[in-house]
Amino acid sequence: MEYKASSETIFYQIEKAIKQYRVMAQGNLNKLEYKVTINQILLMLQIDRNPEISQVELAELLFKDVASVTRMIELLVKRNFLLREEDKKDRRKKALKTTDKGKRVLELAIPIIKKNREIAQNDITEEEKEILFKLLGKIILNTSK
Amino acid sequence: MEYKASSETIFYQIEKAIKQYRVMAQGNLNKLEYKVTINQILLMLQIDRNPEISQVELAELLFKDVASVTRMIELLVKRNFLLREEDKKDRRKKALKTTDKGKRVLELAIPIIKKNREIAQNDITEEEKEILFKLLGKIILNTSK
DNA sequence: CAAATATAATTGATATATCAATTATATTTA
DNA sequence: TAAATATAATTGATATATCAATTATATTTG
Repeated sequence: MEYKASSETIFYQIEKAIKQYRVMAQGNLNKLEYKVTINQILLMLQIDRNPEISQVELAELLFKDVASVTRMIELLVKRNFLLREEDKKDRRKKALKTTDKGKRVLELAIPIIKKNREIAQNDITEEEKEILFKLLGKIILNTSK
Repeated sequence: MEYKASSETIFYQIEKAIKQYRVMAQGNLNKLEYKVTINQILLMLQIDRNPEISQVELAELLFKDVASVTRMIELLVKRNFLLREEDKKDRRKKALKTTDKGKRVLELAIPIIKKNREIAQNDITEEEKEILFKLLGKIILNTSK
């Protein structure tokens, strides 16, 4: 069966780009005194900005399963980065809050994440970013539902 | 601390595109009578085309850890999709082969994967694909090493 | 050649991904 | 309002991701 080599497809290229980006980004984050992952930071960031957010919404924002979010939060609570309590208004939900320790690690991590993005976008013009965004948007549209 | 919303970055867009693509692709593959994942198919495909390939090379090609590859192969051997024997020339290596059952599922899966790619690339011109490829190439370059 | 170093694969530990089932609470409908 | 349905979160099972350590074999170096 004739079949285009994976490595020539845009999907392979996307996978490669995102994989390398993750490795680079995590590598830089590892220089922190706290052992945290990029995804943990992104999770805490959402909670810190919007403590009203539900775990279902967090899962959607981070492209994760709600089960994964539950377990990620569990770990972060254990390590005292987050607080989790019952939501007074809707008792199916949990009220999430970043602790002082959580806020501290966010303060340290945010500049690193910004830097990572800058590194990865080096010599890509604003116009090119827009094009890239739009083309990816087409894929998103094509693959939705 | 001022901080660009994740959802506006190209990295978020890349993550979203690849995530949706995976979900769509896996959904279509699930229509097969065999319960296999896209990654299992891509792994078997590499082995089928090049039985000389090592697990280290497989890991690189699929952007995975060698430990993951070991375990993926283990499962595929158990399910009789692959054969794994000692390599005669280099006894540190394993000789991998697709079984008839493995070849059968590949035959069925390949057209689906081709179709998935077509769906995702709908209304993206060849020129646009090239641009996308090149821009992602820049990110790959920026994040390498 | 023997010792040191490198390579291929496996294994262990822990976290995350995925899917299905379950529990608790809210909301809608008959 | 009681019953049916929907929603939020958790839990269980299994696979994969990641990092470190280990085993076996090859290759290089003194």
